[in-house]
Amino acid sequence: MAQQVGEASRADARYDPHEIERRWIARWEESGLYRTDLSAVDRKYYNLMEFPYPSAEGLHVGHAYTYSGADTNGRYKRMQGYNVFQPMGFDAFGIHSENYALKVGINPMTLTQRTVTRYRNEQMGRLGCMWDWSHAVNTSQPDYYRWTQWLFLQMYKAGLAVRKSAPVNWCPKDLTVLANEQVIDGRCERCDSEVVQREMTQWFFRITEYAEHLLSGLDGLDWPEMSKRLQRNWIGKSEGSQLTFDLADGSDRISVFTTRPDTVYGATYVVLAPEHPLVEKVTVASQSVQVEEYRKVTSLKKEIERLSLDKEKTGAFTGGYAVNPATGERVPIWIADYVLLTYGTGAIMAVPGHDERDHEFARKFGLPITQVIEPPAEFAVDIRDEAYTGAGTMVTSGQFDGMPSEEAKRAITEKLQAEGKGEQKVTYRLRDWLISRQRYWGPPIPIVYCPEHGEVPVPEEQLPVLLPEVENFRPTGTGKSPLASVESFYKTECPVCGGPAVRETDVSDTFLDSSWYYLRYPSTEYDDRPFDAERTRNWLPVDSYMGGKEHIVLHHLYSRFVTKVLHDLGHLAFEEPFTRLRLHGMVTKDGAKMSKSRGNVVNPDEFRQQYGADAFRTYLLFMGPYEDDNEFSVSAVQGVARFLGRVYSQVDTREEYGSGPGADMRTLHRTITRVTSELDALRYHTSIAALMEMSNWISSARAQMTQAQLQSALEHLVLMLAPIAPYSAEELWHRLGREYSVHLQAWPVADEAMLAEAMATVVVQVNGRVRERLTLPAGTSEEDVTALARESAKVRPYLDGVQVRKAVWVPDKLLNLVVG
RNA sequence: GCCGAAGUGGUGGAAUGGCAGACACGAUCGCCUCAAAAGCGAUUGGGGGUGACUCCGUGUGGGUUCGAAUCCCACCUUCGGCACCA
Repeated sequence: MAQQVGEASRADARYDPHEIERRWIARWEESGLYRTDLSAVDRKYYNLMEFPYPSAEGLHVGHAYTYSGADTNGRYKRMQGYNVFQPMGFDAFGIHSENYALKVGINPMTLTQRTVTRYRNEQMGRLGCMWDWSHAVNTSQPDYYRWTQWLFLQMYKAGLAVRKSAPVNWCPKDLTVLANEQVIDGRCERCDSEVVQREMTQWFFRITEYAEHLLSGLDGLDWPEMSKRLQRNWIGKSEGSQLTFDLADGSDRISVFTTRPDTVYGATYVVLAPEHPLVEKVTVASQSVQVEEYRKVTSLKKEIERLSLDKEKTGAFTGGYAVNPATGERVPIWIADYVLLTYGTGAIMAVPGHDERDHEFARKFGLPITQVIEPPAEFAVDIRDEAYTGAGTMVTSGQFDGMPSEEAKRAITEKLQAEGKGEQKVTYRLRDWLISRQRYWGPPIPIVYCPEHGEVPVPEEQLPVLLPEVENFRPTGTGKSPLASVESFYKTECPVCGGPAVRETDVSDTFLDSSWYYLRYPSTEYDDRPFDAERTRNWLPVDSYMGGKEHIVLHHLYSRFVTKVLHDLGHLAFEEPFTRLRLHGMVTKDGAKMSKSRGNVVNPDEFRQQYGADAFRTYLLFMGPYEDDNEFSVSAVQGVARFLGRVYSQVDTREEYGSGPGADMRTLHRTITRVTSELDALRYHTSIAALMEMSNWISSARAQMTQAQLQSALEHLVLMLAPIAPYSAEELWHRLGREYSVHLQAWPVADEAMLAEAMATVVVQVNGRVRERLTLPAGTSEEDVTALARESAKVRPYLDGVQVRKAVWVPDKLLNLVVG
């Protein structure tokens, strides 16, 4: 090879990304480069990322962002010698896909298949991600949802799937009920409609049974602190006491939950939630009209109105009385909507002297206010004007007078416990997971109702209960799924007696489909079990999961719950599905989340087509810290496109090396160290910056480099680029004359000896202000640096006539002379 | 109200106790071109000075330290979560 390849080749250096992508996609496919050998279990790395749901909009920039980062991580781990399994699939059941089908008027069975194909071939297949499609899942296919139904049956057998009547959230637009987690500020998570409360009989998963496990399991996880805090918040553990107030006539008792048992002597009335089952019993005839009226008004309120804080307290007196278990006094029983049926026991003891809400209510309705806690002098308040909610000394509390209130919490509970009227109690904010949906596009809940045998689970060997293809899949709004009018579906036989019976016609929540999909991926070839025991033992739990913050109290919480249950039932050896979780930020445009209504949606395909997949990926990762929200800038994409173009040009002109004795190659080794630690921390933007600096360094140092040095520098640059820009790296590796494939190469390791700097820049400060920079051989002593500093014309004026009191010395970095 | 994160050039961001603004975008000027695009090169926090230089500067005010964007306290602003949760 001679050196005559000159400037002409630079002009040709522009590359055609599409031609290159096409070529390498074919080669990768044909050589099975991304098919993981799941039987090789040494150094396994399960690299999971959230799978998309097929919808009208197609793949958006957020997906491309998630996948670029997660794929870069997978490729990097692979080059480090891990056997990386990186599957992908489709969350194809659910309201999104169904609403899309309703909009275009095509049956979701047909439409979803079409959409999935488009996603996979036209969009996802071109991003350059190393997905192992041979293990793809599609949650809407019978071979998948058969096992979603199986999961339901395991829950059922364990007593964790129950049918019960409860106040539930109903979305008037999507015409279905929703889980608590799917209601955001009183609105439907999907369509933003205001949710209303309805009393309905529905299937629930008893996630509340696992509240404590879900809470304590968080401690050992390598998850962002923020996500743990959100889950803890959501679970909402609250420690206190449950106390009993007998009805005055002794006919029944009211349980109340309180975190302030120390204030029980000040409980001057009791409040029941309007829907509380004892309301009818305690209401006297003369009050029944008012009570009924109040209950009616409450039931018509929307969730959002009940949640708003600044409205005035309302309520009604039942005419009934209970007995304060501490004082023995008769106290009136009221109902009010500031007490929620679904939290605690649905009833409270009201202590207006020491609770702001009770205080407000008592003032409005003229109920007595008693002080039972004496605040420390500096917090003294007039209890008639304002509740005192802090700690203090017990007063007007019988034998407990004089005791610090914190101590009295336990003492009073113990005393009442001895009398059978109290106990320590932990309450959680978490509610049971409502999984019924009155929609069509989901897995039918595998239950049969028999007049003789009642509720009967479908035997496992009869699964799947197939979702029938129907003409009219429109949601009905009647509180029943469209399947309720499909006779051929719901008419069946009782599995126990063979007599005529009907099927459950609701389908299950989409979040149930996705709560276990990571268990399915490694075992897709087994059609007789949801997940193979050995495969699961070898490949799970997931080593790295990349996802969005919006799923913390939805998908991530549900997945943890399902995993814990399957563990307790003996199906899994581990209790937590995702060892390491990382949350990517959101891609914004004009400072806001992209949405059709704002009209600020960036189409990923356009950018990919214009600049190529590599430039698109590299730009997404270069925008800013991966875990932060980042603003998409149309013009900034060109910056990385230029960078990649320069690397092509550098490779194509590699015959133009220097003739001198060789260059200082330390920059290469420093870059390896830098990029390695940045990629470990998912700091893609700074790794790319380091590669840009290295490329700039090659440009300026190549005139000094030998041929071998230039070749080595370029090869290392391409190797480190491989996880980020996979097509270009493959092409450049090929142009550098190296053998297929760059993605099978080992990640470079820096030569320790080359990391030590020959020269160091020592900053000389006088009183903390920089006065001089000295470039000296590394390891120059403090004495020598001090002598040089004193001689410096820039430093000397500041030392004239003053005493150096102190010198701070940081070797090879800094000398600070403190004078005066 | 409670809990948490963040505030740095015209813009995205870098630096997590030691040279503030790496790397980019944008802008200005230049080279190349008949011209443009692309590409390449230079300059680019603010004030002052012909200049070597110098002063100011990381939301605001205080503190710790030889030294603070970084640590501590208070406040302001923005964002996120929880909230009539007893």
